[in-house]
Amino acid sequence: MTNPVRVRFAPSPTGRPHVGGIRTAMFNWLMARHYGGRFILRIEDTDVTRKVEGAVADIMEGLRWLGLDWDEGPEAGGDYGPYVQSQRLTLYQAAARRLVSQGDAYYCYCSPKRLEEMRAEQARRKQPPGYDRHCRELSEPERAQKTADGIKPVVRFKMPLEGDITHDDVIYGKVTFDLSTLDDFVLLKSDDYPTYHLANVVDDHAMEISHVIRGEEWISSTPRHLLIYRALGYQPPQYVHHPLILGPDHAKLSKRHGDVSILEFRENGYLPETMFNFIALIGWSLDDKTELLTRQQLIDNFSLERIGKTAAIFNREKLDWMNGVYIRRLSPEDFVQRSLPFLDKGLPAGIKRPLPTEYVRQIMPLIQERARTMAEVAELTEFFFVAQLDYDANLLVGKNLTQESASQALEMAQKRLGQLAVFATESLEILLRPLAVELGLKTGQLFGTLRVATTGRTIAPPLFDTMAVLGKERCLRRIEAALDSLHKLSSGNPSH
RNA sequence: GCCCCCAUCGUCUAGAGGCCUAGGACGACACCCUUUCAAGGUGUAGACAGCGAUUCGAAUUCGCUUGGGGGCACCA
Repeated sequence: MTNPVRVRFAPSPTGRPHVGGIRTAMFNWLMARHYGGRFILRIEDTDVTRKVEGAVADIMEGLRWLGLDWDEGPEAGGDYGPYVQSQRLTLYQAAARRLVSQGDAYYCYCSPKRLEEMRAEQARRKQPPGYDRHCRELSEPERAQKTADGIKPVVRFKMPLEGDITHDDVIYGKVTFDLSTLDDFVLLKSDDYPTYHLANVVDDHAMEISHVIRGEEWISSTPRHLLIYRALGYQPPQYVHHPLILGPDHAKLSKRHGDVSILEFRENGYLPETMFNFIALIGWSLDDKTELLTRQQLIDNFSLERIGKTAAIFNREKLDWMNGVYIRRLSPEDFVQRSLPFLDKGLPAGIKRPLPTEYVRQIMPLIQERARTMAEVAELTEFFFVAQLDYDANLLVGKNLTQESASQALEMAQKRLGQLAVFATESLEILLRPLAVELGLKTGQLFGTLRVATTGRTIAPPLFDTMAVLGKERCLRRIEAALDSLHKLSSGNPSH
């Protein structure tokens, strides 16, 4: 590798950045970082009609969240700017003019209506769709007439009528296309904006891009790009097409598959380190066992050769598992800090804000190994914060218990707990375990009833830890409330 | 319809002719641990799409078939 590595991520600002595009960015970024090259961000905003307000900001936000910093591009600058295609229009227009004057391109005056009818006819006759070259050999007077009529032409590439073209893809190997199957595609639209094909070639050359790493969906456009390079007399870059990410239905992953934007994963409580690791592993692997890799390990070990050829389905179950792993690996304090915004957002509005950080610090270790996403922390800890528990009193009456025995157990517990001086995990255990024996209950029965009484749930963190954090006063109050609802239950429903 | 690409457990993958009676991970199931849930531990089920060819020997090479995906816009 003699030339410096210069790679780019070139999204078009048409919406929020989705994981497919982000993976492309990641491969490019890893390539640059591994070889000490440059990672360039270029905005391909050549479709005025599809431009979405705020999309560029979202894309940059997504990249930054994952730590995919760019060496050149918007806000970073660089010697090859501007890095926004709508600010480089004259370059593309000059290239298009040059191709026309060389005889490699021509003006086309066909109306959208005519093209549409042409395609409909081709479809009807089961012919391959494609421009019929109606304007390819227009004479000078004919063109003058069209121009006089006020028709704004497009510029089309004059595709060779025969021969073939091959490119040696780093991942897929040699790929050959028969030129007779390709049509005269548009280079410059009638609004004087370039199409992707033209802009991409002009810019990759101007920015001295060494490797074009992009999705497999671009393979069939590659011959067009190669032909433009050839016509312009430029040296093409190395092409690296990577396989696609598929949805559960095996179709190319898209918004139809639900929350697929990297920013949505952030909102849904996935850690950036999880996403970085997980996405890198779609279509790329280190070996037969390593799955958990840090960003630095990924940089150190990344290579194009280890990108596979087969499309991969985005496996959300595995993502959840991996996120759980990364959550458990967080230091307790880090977990608290990252939880705070999710608690703030997810806890009921009635709970006073700001949340008491010290109390949160006591709570979070109890659920850290139970959370699979950060978005779950609110649900998992809600009972620690609410003033009043709301649950079905029948839950207090566990297996092989009656309302009487449950009440008795709670009364005894209430009495003993009231006398307990130190309300801590160990002292609670020392007090409560013998109590079960004394009551003639299995520990699970007593603890189960107490769990519901103190948390309102049958599923919660370990009881003694939970009670210790809740504190004596709150626990006693909740047990009192549980006894109340138990009594109401028996008076209202004597059958039990 | 035409062109291109791909093909190992349900999913992500390892595998670049003998190391493969195909390894790992997620998920599933079972058991253990256990006050619930997790986490953790142990184990089980589970794949080389099919057919030919090459070879002493094919998951690995070649061909065909089948299946899947992508592309065929004045979108990227």
